[in-house]
Amino acid sequence: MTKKMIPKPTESELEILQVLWQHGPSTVRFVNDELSQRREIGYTTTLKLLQLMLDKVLVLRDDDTRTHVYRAAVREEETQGLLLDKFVDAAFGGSAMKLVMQALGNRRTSREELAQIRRLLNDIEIQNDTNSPANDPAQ
Amino acid sequence: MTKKMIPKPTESELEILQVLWQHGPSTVRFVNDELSQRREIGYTTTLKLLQLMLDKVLVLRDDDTRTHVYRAAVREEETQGLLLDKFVDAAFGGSAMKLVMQALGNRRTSREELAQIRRLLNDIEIQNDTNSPANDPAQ
DNA sequence: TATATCGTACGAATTGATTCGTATTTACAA
DNA sequence: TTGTAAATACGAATCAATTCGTACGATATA
Repeated sequence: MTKKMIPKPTESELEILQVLWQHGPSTVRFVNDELSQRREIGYTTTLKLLQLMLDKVLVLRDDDTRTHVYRAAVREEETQGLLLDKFVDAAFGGSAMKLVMQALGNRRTSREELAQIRRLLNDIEIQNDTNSPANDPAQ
Repeated sequence: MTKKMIPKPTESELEILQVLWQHGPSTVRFVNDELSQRREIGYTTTLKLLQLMLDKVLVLRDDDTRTHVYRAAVREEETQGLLLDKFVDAAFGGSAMKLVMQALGNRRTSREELAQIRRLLNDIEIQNDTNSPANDPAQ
C-alpha cells in the first residue's frame, strides 16, 4: 500500500517547485527567467535541474512539443509538511511548539492573520474535545 | 557596529549545537556518544566537525586540559530565528503564516500548548494596538 | 536552401559537506 | 620506565548538489 514516498527536494529543487506551484506547468525558459530574477543562473543549469527532478519524479513533463513543458509531480502542502517535519527535528529538537512561538514572536503579524490563527485554534480545540473529552495529559 | 554574522550551520553542525545547547559544554567523547544514539558516526568524524565549527566560530573551546571542552558560541534562539527565516523563504515562499498553519494543523497539539499560543496572540495584539491603533490594512 | 536561433542531452568540473584513516602526543597504570 | 589507552591534528577519499560547456537536432526566416 506504499502511498508515494516523496524524495526530499534540495534547495534548488524547491526553488523550482515554488515556480511550478505558483505558475503551473512551465517551460524551461520560463522557469529559468523566474529563477534569474532571484539569482544568477545559467539556462542549462535550470534545464539540468529539471531533468534530474524528472528522474526523481519530482516533476513530470510533456514532451509532445519540441519545447517541453514541466509540471510539479508533488503537491505543495504535502511537500511542505514533509520538509517542516524534518526542519522541526533538525532546528528545534522536535518541538513544533517552539517553532510556532518563534515564528509568531519574531515578526510582524497582522490583525487578520491573528484572527485566522485564532479560528484555527478553535477548530483544533473542538476536535480535541470531540475525540477525547478527558484530554491526554502528555508531557 | 557589525553585530555578529552567524554562519548558517549545516545539518550536522546543527545536530552538534543541539547537544551543546541541551547539555552545556561537552567533550568530544560526550558529543559523539550523544550523536551515536541517533546514528552511526565515528569519533574522529565528530572531532573533525567540532574543529571545523571552531574555525567558523560556531563553537568555542577550552583547551587548558588535554581533553578539550567545547561550548556553543551562538545562542539557540538567535540561530533558530536565522534558520527559520531561510526556511520560510525556501519552503513556504516567504509566508510565515502558511508555515504556522501547517505546523498547527498537521499535528497533535495539547490543550496547554493551545493556551500558550493564545496567550502569545493576546500579547501580540496588545502590542499592535499600542503601537498602531489604526491597523495597517496591508494584504 | 543556407544560416541563425532555440531547444534538449549529457559529460564533466566545481564546490561543500561528511567521513574516516593514520600519525602523533599525552596520561596513566603496571 | 614501558606499554596501553585515549586524545588531537590533519590529509584525503567520498558523496551529493550545483554549474556549465559542448554537441547536436529542429525550427524558422532571409
